[in-house]
Amino acid sequence: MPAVASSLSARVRRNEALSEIRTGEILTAATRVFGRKGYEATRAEDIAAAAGIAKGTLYLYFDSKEAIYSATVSRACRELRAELERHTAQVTGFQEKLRTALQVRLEYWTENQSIYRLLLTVGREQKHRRQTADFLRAAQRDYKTLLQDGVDAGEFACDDLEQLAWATLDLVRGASERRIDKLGESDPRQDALRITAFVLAQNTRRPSSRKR
Amino acid sequence: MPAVASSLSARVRRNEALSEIRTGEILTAATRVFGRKGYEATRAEDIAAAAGIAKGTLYLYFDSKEAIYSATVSRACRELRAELERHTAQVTGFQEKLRTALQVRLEYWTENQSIYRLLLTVGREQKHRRQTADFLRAAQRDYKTLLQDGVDAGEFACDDLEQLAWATLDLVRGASERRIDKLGESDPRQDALRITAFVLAQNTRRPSSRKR
Amino acid sequence: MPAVASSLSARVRRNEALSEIRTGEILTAATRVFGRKGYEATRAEDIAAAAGIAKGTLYLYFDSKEAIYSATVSRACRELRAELERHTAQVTGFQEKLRTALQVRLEYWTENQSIYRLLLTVGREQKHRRQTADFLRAAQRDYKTLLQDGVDAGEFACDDLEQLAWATLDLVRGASERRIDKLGESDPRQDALRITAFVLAQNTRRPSSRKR
Amino acid sequence: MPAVASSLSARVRRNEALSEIRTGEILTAATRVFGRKGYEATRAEDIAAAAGIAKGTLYLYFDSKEAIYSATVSRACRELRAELERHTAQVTGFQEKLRTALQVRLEYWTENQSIYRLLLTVGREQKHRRQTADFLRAAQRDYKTLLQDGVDAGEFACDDLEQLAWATLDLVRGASERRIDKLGESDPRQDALRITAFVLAQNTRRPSSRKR
DNA sequence: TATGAATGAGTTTTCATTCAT
DNA sequence: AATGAATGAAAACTCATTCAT
Repeated sequence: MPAVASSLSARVRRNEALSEIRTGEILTAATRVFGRKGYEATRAEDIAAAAGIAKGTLYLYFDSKEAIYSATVSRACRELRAELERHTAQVTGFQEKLRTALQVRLEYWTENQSIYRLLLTVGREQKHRRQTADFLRAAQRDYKTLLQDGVDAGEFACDDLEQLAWATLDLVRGASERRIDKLGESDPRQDALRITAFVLAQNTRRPSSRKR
Repeated sequence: MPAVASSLSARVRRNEALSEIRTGEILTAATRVFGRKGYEATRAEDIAAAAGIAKGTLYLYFDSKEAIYSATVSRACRELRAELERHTAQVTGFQEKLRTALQVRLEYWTENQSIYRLLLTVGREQKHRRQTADFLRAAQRDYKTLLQDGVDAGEFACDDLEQLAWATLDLVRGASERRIDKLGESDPRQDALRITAFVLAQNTRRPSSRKR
Repeated sequence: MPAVASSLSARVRRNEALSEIRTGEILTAATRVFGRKGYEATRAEDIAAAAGIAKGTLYLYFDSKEAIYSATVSRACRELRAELERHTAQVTGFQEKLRTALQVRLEYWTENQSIYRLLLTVGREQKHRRQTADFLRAAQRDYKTLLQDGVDAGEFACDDLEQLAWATLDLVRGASERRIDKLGESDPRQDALRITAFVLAQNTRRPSSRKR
Repeated sequence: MPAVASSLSARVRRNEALSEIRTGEILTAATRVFGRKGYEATRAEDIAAAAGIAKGTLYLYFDSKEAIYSATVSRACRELRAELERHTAQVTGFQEKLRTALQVRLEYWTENQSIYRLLLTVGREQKHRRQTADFLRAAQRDYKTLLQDGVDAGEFACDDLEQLAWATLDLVRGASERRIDKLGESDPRQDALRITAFVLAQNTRRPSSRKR
């Protein structure tokens, strides 16, 4: 009976879709709560409440609080990456590309402070450290690639791109944290300009070459 | 009977000294454990075990786990400050002063990774955030003062010392964390030189002025 | 879909009823255990065990051991009051009313020795003293009202009803305690008669007035 | 060497005397503290502090907190008994003897509220109950003996001295507690008169006999 | 599938008792 | 004998996880 089989599989597909939606809702709630309270101080029930479901339901979608945390971090990383790619795709020119990459990340953190905290503050406890380290390394690699493109295009020179990429990341983190902790009053755009200037100041390429 | 009185007060003094030593031992143990596991994940008993005493003994010296944490942070701050003052006192010259300040801090963190974690990673959980923010602001102020001295001495110029001081702190934090997380292989000395170069590259004072 | 709505509210109602039952079971268990061991010597787990539930379950229904104690006392007071009202409603005549009030209370304590201990023995510890004092004052007021009714009806006279009411309460307490402590062998009925006689012996109204 | 032996035994005797004094100081302190806070809420250290000695010293004189409590109660009983005998010895006449006995006890409780609480409030927890019961029975026996003396002297009659003695005790307890709990404002003397009147009102001996 | 009541292991803290000085 | 620092068993309370409905 193909009809039945097909109807079954349709139902299965539909259920899978629903399940994915529910999973997403839980992760969104978890991001908010973990970001606000930290991993240990967050109770499973807090996440459930924030997601508008019952405590027990969490365990239909995840094995443990730990698993929810892991999935939350993974999704946040994927999301940020997508956001970055979406915005930097159409931009051209080294300097502009750099500024845009910085600004997008700074804006992303400004709008998603929970995710920032989740990745870079909460996640610093012993058992989540590797996940965070991986995330940082990926960000640094991005900046390094960007700088390398500048070098390849003859618009930039620096004898230690590796370190400059890390430094760039450090400045982004610092600016983001100060905004979150309300320790300054600049906006993401200003910060991006400042950090761009800072990076460009490390250019060892003789400016004279620009003359004709 | 002065002999008795003096012997009594001698005993009292000795006990007070022992008590201070014990307090210090607990704080040292607490720094290690909090630094490794974070505040929430650290059990009072872990600290006791690390200090080689029984659980109950902790409470002879501190009122609560929270109080132990607070005291641990305070002591770490005092210690770092003393270290900084001890090393920078004899150095002269803006550039050399900057490099020394950076190197001392980088070395201190390298040798006291637990304290770094305690102050800048662990302490970022909700209820300890203010303590950490205060600590960061103090560090930034130090760098700003140092830069201002350079400006006053006519050796440096920059239109936003505030932001440059923050940036310097960001770079120190980044370098320290990477060493702790084993994400690079530079040593504190190299890092200090690199960060000094970064900062000096922001100098807007015309080098030509030095001629003549 | 009214069916669903009604079924939902039915479930809610059912759960609330179950919750009330559970609360009652805990209070019953608590009365027994507090009465036997006293407040301090009773561990939360004892109450849970007596109620046939787990330690943690207590805290789904009450905020603290202290709260359980308070609720236990309140319920006991309400219960005794209801019992008294139920039995004395239909009785008429001063002497008969007095005897009935005494007997009901004596029987209640005989059948609810835990509650007696809870209210009048356990509750005498420092921090629960006020609750007990209030309870005693209420009982004394009841007896005073009863005696005043006798005076108003011209069947009794006494120049200090206040003190006589307290004395009546003292005798009831004494008789109850001796029964609980097995220090005598009278039954509540005999005790009630005896105390009634005792009180009536304080009558200062000339019996001669009854003549004619 | 008898001299040595005698000097040794003298020292032993002296030490025993000192030890007894110290024991007494501890019991005095313990009475105060137990009476104020109850058995469970009293910490060994509270007693030591009240006695002006160190915590550990308690255990040179007593085996446990429990033992201190027991000894405290025993001593209080002995003390009260001595007080009663001292005051009632010289009084003659049934009515006067009764009044004196009551007044002495009421005054004793007024001046020694801690001991009252210790014996009749604190001591009502499970494990101390027998001690309290014994104490109450002894008091009742005293009153019964006193009343029997009145009967033997032809000054009083009552068909149930046993119960009347208990009732007397109940009234004394009630009056004492109200004074301690500040629930009334009579003084011991008034209370003694009132209770005496109460008791005498139970006299079944024909008053006509008093006529000549 | 969803629920939320129930569980009990695990956490902080207290305090009677011990014991080295 | 006296001390008081140290101990660790025990208590109140929390919360991740399970499971009957």
